[in-house]
Amino acid sequence: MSARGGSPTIVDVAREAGVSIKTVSRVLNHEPGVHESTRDQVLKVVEALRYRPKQSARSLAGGRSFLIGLLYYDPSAAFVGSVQQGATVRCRELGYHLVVESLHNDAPDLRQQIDRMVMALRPDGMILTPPLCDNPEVLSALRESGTPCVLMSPERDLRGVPSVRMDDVHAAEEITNLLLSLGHQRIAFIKGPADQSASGMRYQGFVNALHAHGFKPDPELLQQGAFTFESGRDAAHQLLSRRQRPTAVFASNDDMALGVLAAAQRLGLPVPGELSVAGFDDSPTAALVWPPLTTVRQPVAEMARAAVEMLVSVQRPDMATLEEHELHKVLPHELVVRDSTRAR
Amino acid sequence: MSARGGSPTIVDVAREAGVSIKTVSRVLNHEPGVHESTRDQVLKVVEALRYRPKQSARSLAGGRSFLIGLLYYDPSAAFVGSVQQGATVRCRELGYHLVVESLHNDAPDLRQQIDRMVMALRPDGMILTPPLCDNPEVLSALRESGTPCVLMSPERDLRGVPSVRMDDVHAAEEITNLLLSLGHQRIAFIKGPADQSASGMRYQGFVNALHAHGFKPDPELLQQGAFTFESGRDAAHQLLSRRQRPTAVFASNDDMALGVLAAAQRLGLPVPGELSVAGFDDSPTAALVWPPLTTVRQPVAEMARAAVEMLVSVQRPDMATLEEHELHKVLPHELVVRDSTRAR
DNA sequence: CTGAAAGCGCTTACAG
DNA sequence: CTGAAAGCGCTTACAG
Repeated sequence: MSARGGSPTIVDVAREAGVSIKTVSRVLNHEPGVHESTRDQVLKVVEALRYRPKQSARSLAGGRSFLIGLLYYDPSAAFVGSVQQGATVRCRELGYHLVVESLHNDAPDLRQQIDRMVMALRPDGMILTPPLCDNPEVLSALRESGTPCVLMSPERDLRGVPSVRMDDVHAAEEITNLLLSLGHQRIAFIKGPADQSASGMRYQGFVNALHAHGFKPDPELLQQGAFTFESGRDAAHQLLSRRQRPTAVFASNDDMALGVLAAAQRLGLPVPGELSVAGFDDSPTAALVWPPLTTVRQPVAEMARAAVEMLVSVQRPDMATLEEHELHKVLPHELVVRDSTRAR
Repeated sequence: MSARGGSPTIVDVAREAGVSIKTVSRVLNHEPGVHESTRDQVLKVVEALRYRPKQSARSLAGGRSFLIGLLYYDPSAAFVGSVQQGATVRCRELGYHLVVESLHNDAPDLRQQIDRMVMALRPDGMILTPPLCDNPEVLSALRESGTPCVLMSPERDLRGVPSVRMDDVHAAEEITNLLLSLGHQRIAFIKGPADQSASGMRYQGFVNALHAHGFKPDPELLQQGAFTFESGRDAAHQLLSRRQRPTAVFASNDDMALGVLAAAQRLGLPVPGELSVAGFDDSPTAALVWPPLTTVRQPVAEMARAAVEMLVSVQRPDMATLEEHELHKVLPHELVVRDSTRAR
């Protein structure tokens, strides 16, 4: 099949199809202006020879690597896993591949690590997950290298830098509204760590909903957490040993909500009988614990798909410049009502 | 810095250093036979120009892509996450990059998907995680393409195909020995699904330990599980409602052990007071639940590092042929004794 | 210890 | 609608 016995090249296809390599290239890249019969003939030979263009040659000649990078910090975070899943699938559909790199957010040679990856691989785009997407050093290194980026749920949107997110504020409002509509009035809130933007947004949503219903947040019912199981458990211990207990706890992520569940159970406080608990994230375990957790599903895989699409579309000259409002996507979330919440 | 204003190329470095590009190439690839002063001079210019060789050019000319592929099925599995973490880190240290691809084990176009990736990217090696590493279609596609593979914890070792694993049998023996040494005699075992090799090996270890102590497995105390939380919970419900309850449960993975914990707590059976529970995997949540779970830590990240190393060393002509016994690595595990087990 | 030449397999202008 | 030429930035033989 191939001249030298290795895998077939574009030259083999061209010879076999009786056309020039340029025409083969045109067909493979879906360029317009190829006669249909020519196209069919080329595709037939491509199929017969099982020819696939070699990425390194395309990349060297064309300046596109068909590689998209995914930079993350905490590999065990469910968020990262879902991003990766959504991104690989969409990449495959679009003929791209995903290169992953795990970076310490505070590594001394962070910039160097990024430079090495970018210079070596020349990825066509980069997806950044928190907290890396909020790290000025990461962003400037990438900007200088001219690598298009999409930020996943960044702390704040940057002018000219594409981002994808969900509406944390609104989702937290919905959860709070649910609890209020179930008749809860003493609703405790466990906040996330100050250095994560989601913390503030979710709290904001909580407060908004209370205000809309004529309530105001009770400082007694506010606890600081750290988005971890333990911090949720500890916060719940505080809240549930008050003289006047809350009837519901809104933990601003699932890990903390699971901690609340554990604390309630240790205190012999039935959920949802005596206490309603709501989380945020719809983590894999949220559906598995007892009782299954009412929470909010983040559309993470969809966000990742959207990120890949933005990166790929940016490659096309005609799409190179998106308007500022097209740059920042907000994807719809979903309230997941399970058994951990009940009318009081 | 560069002739044409883009990023510097090997030509720029050669000109600046007053040598040929071949010499620059030699220095960069750590080839022997370069005068030290020449080497230093080249490295100085490389540093000054911040030159990094372009992977696509190296790949096209040299036939090595410096890419290693990671193929996995279930992205949410903690195992995959740890493999990926270990692999990316080791790849970076060795100048490689990790490309990930998620595949359905029973996808109709599985072979095509693999072909596409291999033909396009020409990865220098591939890491396969269960169950893909036991899928004949995957293995034959990869063999035909000539891509070196390392199997992570495959069902069985294949002649000539490198693999990395831990000793499941022995680890299960150790857990069982621990329970026996704590005075437990009625030890229940929850098996994993038949289609996963770890299931059989862990059960084997359990049986071995019993036999060594003069016991034999009681069919009443054996339950079939599926390595999921729910299956563990259901199995435990069965076991714990028997007229004669077990005093200890060895769930052959952590997810099932967590299910056992949940069941015990719902039945009001204190752990470890009335029931000892042991798992297997040391999953992230194992340490977070109450009580923290006694389990076995799989050296997954280390296994992944070893896999990358085997793949990279195979690139070197002098290392191309490993002996059969060097092909199959078994890495040491670690017994993690926490609070879910107690003397009866 | 060092270098000049050829070539890897594509795409990009440029013609026609 | 199609093609011949040049070139992307490296490494591989091959010389010396």
